[in-house]
Amino acid sequence: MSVELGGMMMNIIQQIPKGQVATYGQIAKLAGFPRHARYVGTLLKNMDAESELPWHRVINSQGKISLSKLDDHGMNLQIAKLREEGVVVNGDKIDLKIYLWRP
DNA sequence: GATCAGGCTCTAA
DNA sequence: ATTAGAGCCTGAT
Repeated sequence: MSVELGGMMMNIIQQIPKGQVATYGQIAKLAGFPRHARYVGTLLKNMDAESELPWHRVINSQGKISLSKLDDHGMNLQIAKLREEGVVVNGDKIDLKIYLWRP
């Protein structure tokens, strides 16, 4: 199950368009598992650098970067990558009204 | 197995 | 706008 789940999420995350973002819950939902939001983070933490996934386009439902409390370095990297794609980041916040991915 | 902690989310105060 | 509590699920001890 978890392998399949990871595969689904990976697939979804890869579909996030450049310059847009998606929330953990949204990804879990799109993958077909509505309550696995937390697993997304856990999984990404595990995968991290060795993957080509646009993990930086994944944020929490409040439009903020949850990494901020956990990994400053990673947070800065994420913000940098997002800005590279034209996403405006205020501190650790992103305007979901504008940048949220709507499939 | 039982327990704990975690890149979450929702609702209510 | 912020904070607190409860729900849900998984991976690691």
